[in-house]
Amino acid sequence: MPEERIVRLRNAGLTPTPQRLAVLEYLDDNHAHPTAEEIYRAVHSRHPTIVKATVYNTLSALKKVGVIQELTIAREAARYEATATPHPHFMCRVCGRIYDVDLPCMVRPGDDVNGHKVEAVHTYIYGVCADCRRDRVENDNHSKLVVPEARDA
Amino acid sequence: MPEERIVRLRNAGLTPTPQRLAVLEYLDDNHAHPTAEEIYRAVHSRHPTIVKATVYNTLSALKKVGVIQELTIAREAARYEATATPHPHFMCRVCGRIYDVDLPCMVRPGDDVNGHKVEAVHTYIYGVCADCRRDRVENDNHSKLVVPEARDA
DNA sequence: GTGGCTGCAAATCATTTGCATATAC
DNA sequence: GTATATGCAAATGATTTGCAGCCAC
Repeated sequence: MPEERIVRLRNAGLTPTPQRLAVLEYLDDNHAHPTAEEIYRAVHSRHPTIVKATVYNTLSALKKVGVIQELTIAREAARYEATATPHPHFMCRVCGRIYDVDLPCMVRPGDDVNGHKVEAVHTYIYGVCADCRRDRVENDNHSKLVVPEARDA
Repeated sequence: MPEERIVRLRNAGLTPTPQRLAVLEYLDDNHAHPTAEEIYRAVHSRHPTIVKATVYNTLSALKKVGVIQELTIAREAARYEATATPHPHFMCRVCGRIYDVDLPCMVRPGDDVNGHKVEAVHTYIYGVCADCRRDRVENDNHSKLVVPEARDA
């Protein structure tokens, strides 16, 4: 329902341009936490005139009004998701995938921590995801589970 | 005590060069979570031959062996701290300072979340710090506490 | 109409890399 | 002596910006 997205943008004070609607639609449907580059490629394929700077400007505008969120879970590039209930994220150092995880937070917007006023909380968990643990066992189930080269931490 | 740092690097399997010792000493003494640029400037002033690439290589090496940690709390640049007990960080969107905060974590390395193996947890809290809240009240104590331009979230 | 977008090109800025030399042990 | 790290310069890559024309309303 495009109308719903138009309303969402209008309510946020943003002109609902086709480009912004396309980016937002993509994020509504894609829960893999894409980078700006990935968003650009996907949107560009249906909307060939769009340029990367517009994607960046759009992401920045959507973020500012709280319609999407930016994750700094990886140093190389920001990741984006349509705003939902705040939740932690897990990034696999083997395959690089990012998962939403279902865990309560100890702090919430509006709280006070050590006298500081909380407005947002981002929890990033790093490790090896369920799929990659399984693969490792399947490929080599006589040796212990050993950690290979670390991508990051 | 430089000997202690030499031992720390040796135990981690790293050659204790003067450059690495200088970077590590700076991080041991500075708890403001500096960027690579800030570390470079500080170390360069006592060690004028050091070059930024060496600071980056050093930070990367120290991180890989777990002697320091890299924070991705801000998109613009990584921040570093000497490794301590894992703890959440708070970044003030008014002054940009980063504080260590004293809160328990709900997940720890070794845990399992949704089937994923946890190796590290980074919690980043954003808002307005105690100092900046106080300043705002002092400068304008007849109006409500209003949030100005958002730097980020 | 006009102010806010988009497309385009160029700039910025953090971070990385290749390579010859210097250093740690 | 030899493997490893440093210094230097150039490359990379994400993100930003300035600006002229276009689009939404």
